[in-house]
Amino acid sequence: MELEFAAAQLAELGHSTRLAIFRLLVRAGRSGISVGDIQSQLDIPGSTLSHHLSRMIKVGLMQQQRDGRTLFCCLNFQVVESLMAFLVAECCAADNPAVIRAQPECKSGSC
Amino acid sequence: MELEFAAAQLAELGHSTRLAIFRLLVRAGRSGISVGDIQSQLDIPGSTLSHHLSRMIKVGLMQQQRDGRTLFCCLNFQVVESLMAFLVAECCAADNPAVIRAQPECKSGSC
DNA sequence: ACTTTATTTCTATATTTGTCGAATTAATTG
DNA sequence: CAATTAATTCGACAAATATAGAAATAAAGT
Repeated sequence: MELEFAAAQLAELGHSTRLAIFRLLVRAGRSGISVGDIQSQLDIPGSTLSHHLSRMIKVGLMQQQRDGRTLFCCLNFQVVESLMAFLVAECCAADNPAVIRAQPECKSGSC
Repeated sequence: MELEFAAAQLAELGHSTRLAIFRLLVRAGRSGISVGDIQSQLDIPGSTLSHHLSRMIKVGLMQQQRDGRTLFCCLNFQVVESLMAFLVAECCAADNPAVIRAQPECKSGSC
């Protein structure tokens, strides 16, 4: 079931607007960034942004914390790290049968 | 425009069936794995599998090479590596303002 | 209380996606 | 060349997604 979870999180990153949000969140660090700041940086309607944020929250990638009128968005760094760890461990680990290395070409017999 | 490209690739990984395919491809290494082998391991209809494969090919994650009657699928390792590099460089690089480290909790002021 | 600012929820709509049976194409074998 | 095996393309449909205006909620300032 962990694969399903990872897939759900990757799907959220797999949208240009949300990946842009993700990037802003990473750069904002643990102090977070307000919804308004994200909106002004990405220049999209609030309702659209809200929709994307709620999706990212739903899969645990980030969370929100209100401070007065403004809502701060903060990446769940440990969740992101788990996702990266999954990709590396399940898929790209150096001790896996097939290590991902830059390979100019597959061997002639196959690809 | 690189973000759009990365998002498109992540979107393809963001589906449980395709992530399972991706995992098989990584483990198959550069010798690849046949469509039939993928199908029998995942136990899904051929047309469904074919649909997912074509999507992954479309964004450059993998390619196919025919050998007689069987088609071998091979991950484009350099493409995958580029994607990982993008995630690390643009989003999670250790020299970025915010490094991704396992953080038990955000500081009290925000999240 | 009213207004402003910040953001969400509601609602509608267009588009994309996922699924899979049936028909088709490709290659090998008898 | 008919039959078999391998895989794709076609076609149809249900479900999920993306977008965004309008209305609602939340908090603060006047």
